[in-house]
This record gives sequence, C-alpha cells and structure tokens, in this order.
Amino acid sequence: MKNKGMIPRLKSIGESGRRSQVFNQNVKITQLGKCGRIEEAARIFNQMPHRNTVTYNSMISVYAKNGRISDARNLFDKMPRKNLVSWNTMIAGYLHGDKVDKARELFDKMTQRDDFTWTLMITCYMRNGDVEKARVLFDLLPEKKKNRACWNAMIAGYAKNGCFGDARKLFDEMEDKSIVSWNSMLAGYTHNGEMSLGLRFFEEMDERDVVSWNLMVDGFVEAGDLDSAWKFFRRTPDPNIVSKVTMLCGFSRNGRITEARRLFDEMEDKNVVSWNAMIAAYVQQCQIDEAIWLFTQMPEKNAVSWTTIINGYVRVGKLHEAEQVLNKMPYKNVGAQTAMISGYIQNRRMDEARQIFEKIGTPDVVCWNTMIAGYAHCGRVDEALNLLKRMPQKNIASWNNMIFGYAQTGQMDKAVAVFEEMGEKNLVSWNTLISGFTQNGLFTNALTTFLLMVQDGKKPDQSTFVSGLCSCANLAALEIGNQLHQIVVKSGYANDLFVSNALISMYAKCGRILSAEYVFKYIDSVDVISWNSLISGYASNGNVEKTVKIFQEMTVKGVKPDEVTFIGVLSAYSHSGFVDEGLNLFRSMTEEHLMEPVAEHYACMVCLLGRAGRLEEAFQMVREMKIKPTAGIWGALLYACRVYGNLEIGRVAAEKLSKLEPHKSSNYVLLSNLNAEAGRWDEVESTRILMTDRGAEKQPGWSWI
DNA sequence: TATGCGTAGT
Repeated sequence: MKNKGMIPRLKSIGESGRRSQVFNQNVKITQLGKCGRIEEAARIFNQMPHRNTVTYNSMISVYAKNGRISDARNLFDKMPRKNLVSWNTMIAGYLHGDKVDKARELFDKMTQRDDFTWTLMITCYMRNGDVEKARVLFDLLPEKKKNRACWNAMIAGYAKNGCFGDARKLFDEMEDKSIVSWNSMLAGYTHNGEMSLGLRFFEEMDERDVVSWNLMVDGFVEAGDLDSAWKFFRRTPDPNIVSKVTMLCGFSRNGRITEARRLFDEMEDKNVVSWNAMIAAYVQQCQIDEAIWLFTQMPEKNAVSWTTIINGYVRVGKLHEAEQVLNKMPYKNVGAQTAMISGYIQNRRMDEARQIFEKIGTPDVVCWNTMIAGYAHCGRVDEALNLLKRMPQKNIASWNNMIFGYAQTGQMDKAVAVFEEMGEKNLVSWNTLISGFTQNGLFTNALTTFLLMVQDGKKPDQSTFVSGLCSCANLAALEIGNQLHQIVVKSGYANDLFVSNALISMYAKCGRILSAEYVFKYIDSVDVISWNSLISGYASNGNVEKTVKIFQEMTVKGVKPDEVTFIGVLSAYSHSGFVDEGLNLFRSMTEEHLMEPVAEHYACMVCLLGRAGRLEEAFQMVREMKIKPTAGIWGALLYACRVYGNLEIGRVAAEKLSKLEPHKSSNYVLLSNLNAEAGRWDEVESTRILMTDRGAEKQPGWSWI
C-alpha cells in the first residue's frame, strides 16, 4: 500500500493528508472484504486512528456480505454519525442474510429513504416469496424515485417467483429497458425449469451479454441436459469465470469429474468460488484426499471452503477429522457448525449434535431444521416437537420434518394433525404425508391424499408417483394404477427409473404380466430394483413359474441378486409349497452368494417348512438362526402350528409373540384357536383373560371359534 | 472509498 509506514509524516501534512489516509484505508477494507479476507479488513478498521462514516459503512458491508450479520449490526449501532447509506447498507445486510423482518424494522424507522432503500426492501420481499408486499411498496413508491433498478427488481422478483404474467406485464410497460431487465425475465424462465420458454425468449432478445448466456447454460444444467448446456457454453462469445464455474458444476453434478477438472485446470482467472466448486466436486465424489489437497493449495479460503471440507469429512464418516477442521476454522459460522451437527446426526450422536446446537444460540432456521430432522430420523419425535415449538421462526421445512418424524414412527394421525396445522404447504409436505401413508400400509389414504394434492394444484413428482403406484400395487387397484401411468407419461416421468420400477411392481402385483414386462423392456438401463419389482410382483401374485423364470433370466444376464431378490423368490416357493427348491435356494444364497440371511428370509423359510407340515425343522431353524427371531418369524411358526394342530411348538411361539407384540390380538386368537381344536377349553379361557389384561383389542374380522 | 436490479461455490 502506498502510504504504509508514513503515518508520522502524513500527520505533519495535516488535514488533507489525514483525509487521504482514511480514504485509502477505506478502499482497502472494501477490497479485502470482496475477497473474503474479513479478519484483515477488521484489523485495519480497528487500528485506524481516524474513521469517517464511509469507514463504518464499508466495514458494515464487509461483515454483512460475509454472513456476519450480528457483527455488522453491532457496528451499525455504535457508529457515531449514520447517514442514509449506513441505513441502506444495514438493510442490504439483512437482505443477504434473509432477515426480512429485521430489514422492515429498519425501513420503518428511517426518516428519509432514497431509491436504494426502496429497491432493497422490494428485493427483500421478493426473495422471501412475498410478491404482494413487494408490489405494495412498488405502488407506494413516488414516481420520481422509480428508477430502472426498482423496475428491474420487480420484474426479476415476479419472474423468480414464477409469476411470468406479472413480470411480462411490467417488462412490456417499462420504457427504458436495460440488459438487466431482459436478463431478469430470462432468469425467471431458466430458474423455474421453463427451458422451452426461456429458449424462445433468449432468441427474441434485443441484446445479450455474458449473463444471458450463463443463464441458459445454468438452466440446461439444472434440467439435466448437459449436451445443450455444453453447446451454449461453447457458443458463449466471451465466457467469464461465472460461465466456467457453471459448466464445471454441471459436469460435477453428473459425475463427470475429469471434465470438470479439465475446465478448472484451464481456468486462468481462478477465484475463491471456482476453487470451492472444484473442491465440492471432489467432495461429491467422496474423493476427500483430492479435495483436501486442493484446499491446502488454494490461495484464499472463505467460510464456504471450510464448510465444504467439513461436509466432505462428514460424508466419508470421518467425524474426528471434521471436528479438527471446525476447530481450526478462524471464524466458525453457523453453516460450518450445522455441517458438523449433520455429521453427528448421521452417526446417531444426537447429544453431541445438541451440544453444538445449544452453543450456537442464534436463531438460524437451517440449523434448527437440521436438529428437528435429526430427532425425527431417529424416531425421537417428542424432542423434535419440543424444538419445533421453541423455534423462533419456522418455515415449511420445519413442519415437513415433523410430519416425517410422525410418519417414521407410525403415528399417521399426528402427522395429519401437523399437516393440517401448518399454513402453506409445498410439494415435500404432500409427498412426506403420502409416502408416510404408503409406508404404514394405509394405501387408500395415500391415494386419497394424492388426489387432494392434485386438486390443490401441485404437480406430482417422482416421489409422489412412486408412493401412489406402490399403494395401487398393494391394493391391486389396477384401474387407478392405469390412470396414474397416464399421468406419469404426461408429466414426463416415463423415463424415470424409480417411477418405472414402481410401475413394474404395480402391474406385476395386479397380475398384468405383459404390462409389467412392457415397462421393463422400455427402461434404458434396468437396475437390480427393476428385476426385484418383477420378481416380487409375480411372487406376491402366486406365480411361481414366472418368478423363477425371471430370476433365472436375471442370473443369466449377470445381474447380482440382492437380499430383496431372494425374499421374492423364497416367498414364491413358500406360497406354492416348493419346499426342496426353497431349501436349495436358501442354501445357495448363504453358500454361493455369501449372503447373510435377514429376518424376512427366515420368515419365508419358516413359512415354507411350516406349510409343508415340517414344523420340527422350522422350529429348529428358528432356534439355530444367528439373528434374534422377529414377530414375523414367530407368527409364521404359530400360524403353521395352528394349521397342523401342533400345540407344543405353538405355545412356545405364542409365548414369544405375546412378549414381542403384547397388544396384537391376532396372536392370542391363533393360540386360542389352537387350544380350542385340541379341546383345551381352560386354556382358551386363560388366553382370553391374558389378552384383555394386556389390552389387546380384538380386531374386527377375527372370530373366536 | 460505502448501499440497490440479472449469472457461479456449502
């Protein structure tokens, strides 16, 4: 710096020299802030013998733009002489930190406002999705303060929020459009996945700059159309660093790390964002060593760089290393700490997650939601609810997490209550509820909710279709399944692997072999789940020949069967009484495929042996198995005992069952029936008393003989 | 030299 070490001499020069000293240091603070070197900026600020209002404004801006909003506010509160820019800068800080209420508070306190102030507040509302409040401000704004920036903020806000009509109306009304106005419209299309509209608009544009091209590249990347993205990238007249990073991320998101790296290596103008993008690409691929290497090589690190590395270690399960990085991080922001919290949560270390969470103390919505989701995922719904209640500002995701928690723990009534209590719902809210119903076997509710969602104007996505089709499969509701298939095709999900697999399963379980195979045939690249869907579908339908045929085809094609495959085939054998085939397959599963059987496999085997009356063998298998027998296994055994009138083994099974499922009445009914058939009426009576004592309500449809 | 509208990184 020019004046470094010259303070004594400058002092003697007097007032003008001091002013230029302050001027230069103000510039330096801003420059350092722009490349994320906040500590250095703060050091200069603190060491300055004289500061003016611009000095304070610069420092406030540096803090605010780097996510340190409370530091910004502290400075704002204690600065001696605020001007209009100070207020605007502070509002801008709240805008970047998504704190609309705080921004509005300042806005209302201001005695004087300029065009910056209004534009900032409008942008604030628009970013928050509050289109109406933004419009109110725009209409209140005096004509002479309505400059291009305000108009552009309105157009961009409308477009981003998907209100293309309103955006277009203002756009057409606007007299002196700038390139920003055009790009604002274009961004509306590209950010909302409307690429055909976007393309048409792009072609009609009067003028284009590099931002217009970048928007197109980004839109295609988002749409998963990497070929078009690359085409536009190559055609961009003078690609800048943003163009390159956008394309790099496109490659990275599609797992094309080599091409991403090539782009990075060819970049002559790397900045902290391009470094972070490349590091994130390796983190995405779980190539943590390469990520770390780049991290050590990069000239400037910011909070995002640190957070990415912490996330990287979390992804590969190296929590200790993540902790160390967090400890070394110079200024620990909420994002980095939230990354660490997620790490603990993923490893079920809820107490440690909670510790960091309590330490942060700031009302950061993402952080709160991470904690709530954590409790929900491990079934600790009470704690999740507790946090939700205490949460200062909830968003839709907070409620969605709660719905998920209840769905996970089978409390669908409470999930519905939360769903009804929350205000605005998004696609995730609906999907969580629908998949909750499906996973809890409430298939009719799932389909009804699907219908309500469509009536509410929400477009079903992959998750909705999978849940819906799965429900149809379980209800054997072919007609609804057919209708869903039509919507799938119309919505452009016909090529989605997950949806296709659900379709296969639906058709197979509804007994439509040809339709299932038709969907299967038209999948670009089937996976093991596609095969399993066919196999399990035919198995549940009792079609053992078809099940085995598909299984053999799968093996011939070299696809490795997994646990689910064997469950499917074994259950087909068990339903059809193919005992030897089942025993052979079970043996080959453990001996040839070296697979450790899980509870479902054993349940199939017990069922298989039990149905054939080979109760002793079944019982022996249960006693010798390596895992703890589940209720499903004892239930299968008890059922077989009931069929073959084996009181001895049946009692053992019933005793185990009554401990595992004390409230399930069907277990007592089976034992009671068994006793009744053996003429043990005293036992029948005592079973009935036991059942009442344990609060097992008799289900309708079961009868006492 | 400090604040607003359109593009990239957790």
